[in-house]
Amino acid sequence: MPVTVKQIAELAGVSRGTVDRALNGRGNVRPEVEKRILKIAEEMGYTPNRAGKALAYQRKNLSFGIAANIEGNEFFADLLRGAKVATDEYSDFGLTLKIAGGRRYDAAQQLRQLSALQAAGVSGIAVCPLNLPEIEEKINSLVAAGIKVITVNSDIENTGRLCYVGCNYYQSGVTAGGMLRLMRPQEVKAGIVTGSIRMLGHNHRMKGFSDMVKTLPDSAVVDVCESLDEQEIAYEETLKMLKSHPEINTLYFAAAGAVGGVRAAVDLGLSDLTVISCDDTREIRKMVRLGLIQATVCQQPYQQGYRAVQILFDAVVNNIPPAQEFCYMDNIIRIRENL
Amino acid sequence: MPVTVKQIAELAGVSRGTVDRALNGRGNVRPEVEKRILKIAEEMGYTPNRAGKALAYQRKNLSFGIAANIEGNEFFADLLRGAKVATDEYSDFGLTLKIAGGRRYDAAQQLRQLSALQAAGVSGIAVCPLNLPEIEEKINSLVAAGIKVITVNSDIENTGRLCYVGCNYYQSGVTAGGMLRLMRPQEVKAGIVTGSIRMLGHNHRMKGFSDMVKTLPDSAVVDVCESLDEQEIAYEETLKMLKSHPEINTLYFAAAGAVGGVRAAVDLGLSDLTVISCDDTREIRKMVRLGLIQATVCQQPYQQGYRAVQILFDAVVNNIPPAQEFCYMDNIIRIRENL
DNA sequence: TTGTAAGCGTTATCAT
DNA sequence: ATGATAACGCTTACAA
Repeated sequence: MPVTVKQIAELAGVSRGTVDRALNGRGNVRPEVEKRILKIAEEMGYTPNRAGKALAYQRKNLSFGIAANIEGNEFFADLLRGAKVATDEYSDFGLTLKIAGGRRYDAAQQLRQLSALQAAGVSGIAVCPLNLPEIEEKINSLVAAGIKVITVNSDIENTGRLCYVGCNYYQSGVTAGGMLRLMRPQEVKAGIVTGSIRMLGHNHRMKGFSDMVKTLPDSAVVDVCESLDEQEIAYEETLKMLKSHPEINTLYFAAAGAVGGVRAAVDLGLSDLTVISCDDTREIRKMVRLGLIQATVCQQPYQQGYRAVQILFDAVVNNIPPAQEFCYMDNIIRIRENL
Repeated sequence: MPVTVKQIAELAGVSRGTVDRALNGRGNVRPEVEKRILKIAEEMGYTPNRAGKALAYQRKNLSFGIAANIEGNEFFADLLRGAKVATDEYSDFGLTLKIAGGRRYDAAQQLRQLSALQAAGVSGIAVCPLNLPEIEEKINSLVAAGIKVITVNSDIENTGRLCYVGCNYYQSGVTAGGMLRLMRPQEVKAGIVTGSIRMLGHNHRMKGFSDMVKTLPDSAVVDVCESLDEQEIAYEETLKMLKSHPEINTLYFAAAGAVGGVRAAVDLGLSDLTVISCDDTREIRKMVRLGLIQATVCQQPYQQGYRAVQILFDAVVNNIPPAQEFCYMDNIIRIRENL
């Protein structure tokens, strides 16, 4: 029952080729003819048939790229799984995924990754960008070259990236604070262990958490320290913080570092401590089961990868831009019972 | 790069038609030829191309049916939305969805719905079954007629249904109990408002919740009452329960009824009451925002509908049975901050 | 500028 | 039992 190019061609009294050119703005169509075709398509509610498109796409070499520091990172492994599943769902278009992943945060490396993807001829890129001017510039040059770019998990401003897919960091922090409201409704003295104060997302989480703590009676965030996403540093810094603030009764981990940080609390023999963390890596799940962490707020990495590929596909193949500029994941609360 | 029927045909020295017959067990192929073809397909890792299949399927009249008491039910409206979105994603196969929905729980009506779907020629049905022998029998007759059937949101035993898609009720109850563990770690005196003690799912939720409460010191479930999913009845029954058990400090709603039940608590002027409910209808969300409900455990109705159609599609079109017999949704905890 | 025809992979029909 | 062929909807190289 749906309308086809063939039907439009008959109604417009032209060939299928002309209709295709008109509908896809490929040029070489007399303006008045084009107008007529577009009008008919509009009126009849034409939408291209996915299968026909897929079959025709097989002769192209459609591929997307993903650039992130994947190696040895449980979070990105999940994100990648999601991206791969979505890619498989488009395998009838011949879509493939090229992965450019390193280990460290390193601007030069990320620039190389992006260049490599471009050289490989990808039509879309999902990147977890470092927030630096040279990356900004690079992304803009990719966009100028006709590549659709989206950011995942971390965003960067002033670029032509189509949208951001990832955590709503502020709400993540507010949600952690909300659990605190229910578990310890007053006299919260919180210590925060963040990843790096140079990471925007971590800061937004802290802001959300602090804003929430401020609403509780007799409560305050008493100190903040950085783990730099290293468990050993987290251990040392948390130990220092807990020692100098014996009034702390709550720990919030706004990034990686809970493994080391909780060990510090255990070594100090602190028992009446409320601990809230982010994400659900294997180590975190283990500590939730042990009761060392009461709740963890998760950002659905699998879904992030999955949605990223879906959005790129719609943009590249169907020419449909993302519905919103910020595609936020649900912040999922996990406790021992629904881990 | 993927293998096609054409390639297999060439390698086997037969025509594409023969390969198709062999691969799909349509008969009329010499056994030795069939064996050879299957072996080649196996070795080369043949998987049918989705787009080709879709195009060919357009000439059939593929449709699925959904039978549930949808009218005026917010939960099923969400489920239906998910089912429709999934159906749209298969629109290139010409897939359509036929909805058979009534308003009341009524065996005769459900039997009529199922017969109507069968008469309409659907190849798959997702049903939210009443747990009755006549429904059991009807489902088995549908399965015998070659229709793939799955249950959603509620299950029924001793049938040829492919799988169940829906809430893990026991874990839902345990999760509600888990929130309680964090919010009120001891001296819990809980009253439960269930829907109907004849509903299996509600009972499993109660069991999960009770099992959890039993692990808390000095705690117990002191009473249970039924709302029959009617807010007015919920109000009356909850009022009665709270009056006769002034020690109750916790309410758990294992089904619909929170709107009426919470009103009863408010009318009695009870303030130090911990309230946990299920699902997130508009009314529930409102009460969570007002602080009248501390947490609600949700079963993702949209996802249930979406997955149901996906599973039916895989079974009917790709002949791939569901991965597990029980496709459980994640039990999502929602509090004011992540609603 | 426009039309024609082939091709993508699978399935169904009709010959043989 | 098997093969040939057309059909599904879209894209594109090439011819007009």
